[in-house]
Amino acid sequence: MRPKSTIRPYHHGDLRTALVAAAVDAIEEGGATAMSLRDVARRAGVTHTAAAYHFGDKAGLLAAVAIEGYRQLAADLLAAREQQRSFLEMGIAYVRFALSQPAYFEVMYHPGLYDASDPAVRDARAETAALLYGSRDATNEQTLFGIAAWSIVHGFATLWRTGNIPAKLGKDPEEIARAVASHLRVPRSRRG
Amino acid sequence: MRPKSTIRPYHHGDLRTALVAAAVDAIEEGGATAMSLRDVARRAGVTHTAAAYHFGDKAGLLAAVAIEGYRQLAADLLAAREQQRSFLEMGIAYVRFALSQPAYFEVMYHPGLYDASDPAVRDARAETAALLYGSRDATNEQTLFGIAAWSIVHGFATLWRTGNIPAKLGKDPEEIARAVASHLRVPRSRRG
DNA sequence: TGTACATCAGTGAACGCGCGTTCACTGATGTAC
DNA sequence: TGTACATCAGTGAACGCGCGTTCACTGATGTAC
Repeated sequence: MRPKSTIRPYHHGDLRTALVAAAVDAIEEGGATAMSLRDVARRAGVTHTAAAYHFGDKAGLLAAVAIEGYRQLAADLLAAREQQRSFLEMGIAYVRFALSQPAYFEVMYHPGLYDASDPAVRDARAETAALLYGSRDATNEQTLFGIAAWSIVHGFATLWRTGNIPAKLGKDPEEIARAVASHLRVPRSRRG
Repeated sequence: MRPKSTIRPYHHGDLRTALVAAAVDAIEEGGATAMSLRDVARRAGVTHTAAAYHFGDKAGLLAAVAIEGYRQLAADLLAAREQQRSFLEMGIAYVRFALSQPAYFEVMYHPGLYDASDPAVRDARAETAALLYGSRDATNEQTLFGIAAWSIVHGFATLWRTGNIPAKLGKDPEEIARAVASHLRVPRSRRG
């Protein structure tokens, strides 16, 4: 009946997933700084020791949040690439993710909140990186262009989030992001 | 003898400044998350109530850190512009600031740590913004290019800090930043 | 110049709070025979 | 198929800790006269 997976539902069903979701809610409300294991457990309706049981400690829970964030971002980028076949639209999908999933974004790019050298974290991050700047066998020039593209959309999303984009440019971040990204010199091979 | 200023040294001399410096040290060691008023006061050699007296609360101290960060960044950018007259070198100065002053950088771009609508914060931020994308009377196109440039160096600095730049590109972030920034299409009017 | 008073810049003790950690436990699920 | 046991997935109470806040205070500096 139940699909065999590494996460075996016992009492709760799938507490691990529920705790990550609760953590995302908590971070959206109060920031990753203010998140606590006790609060997250409360949101999921279990005792805080249950949360500690699954993740060890707060850093472990945040690592799980980061992993899930990288996975969702990779899925979004892949969908954008397959649907529109345009490199620009992958960048816009990146901005959309950053602004619609601020909790994931905050944790993913906040070094020090969790152990970034954790193999599972590295794997999830590498999956996203491969989509953004190509796999290991890409030339340095290809990689540099990918990083330039990643940098510009990442930077733009951050500046938007921190209120550094002047109001006179409008209210639609995606539209402004397109105008900003158009300043990037895209090689022929990457054009849509 | 003593210059008249809004910060009047009493017992300590200039405790306010000393507390901001101590906060920067604390943030470099443990992140803005872990910083506490008590720890900062301890570092400055005063009681924690003295810190509360000057800044009200933790958010007030972090706002002071952010303001000082924006001021120092603006000074660095201005110096780069005046010395080298090259727009690219302003971008490299930005990356250099981000990587050499991680505590300021972390606080400045971490919305939610402090009250970003505080007038003093807004002023300090506007000073930096004016250098990066021009004053209020710039055309939208000029502003958009400035934001593109700011985005790419900001994004690159963040990706470097979070370990997202592959090792095969080398060890010198400034050098890689130049290669990355070269993918930006710079208008004639902004060339060095 | 002296004096009295107001204000500023801190001290130090006390408090209640939420936190993460520990530990003995229980009840549900899985497994060997 | 049944039974005994091992393991997994939690509970609930207790703890010590650092935190921010409050409050009465003190000592240094500034100011009015």
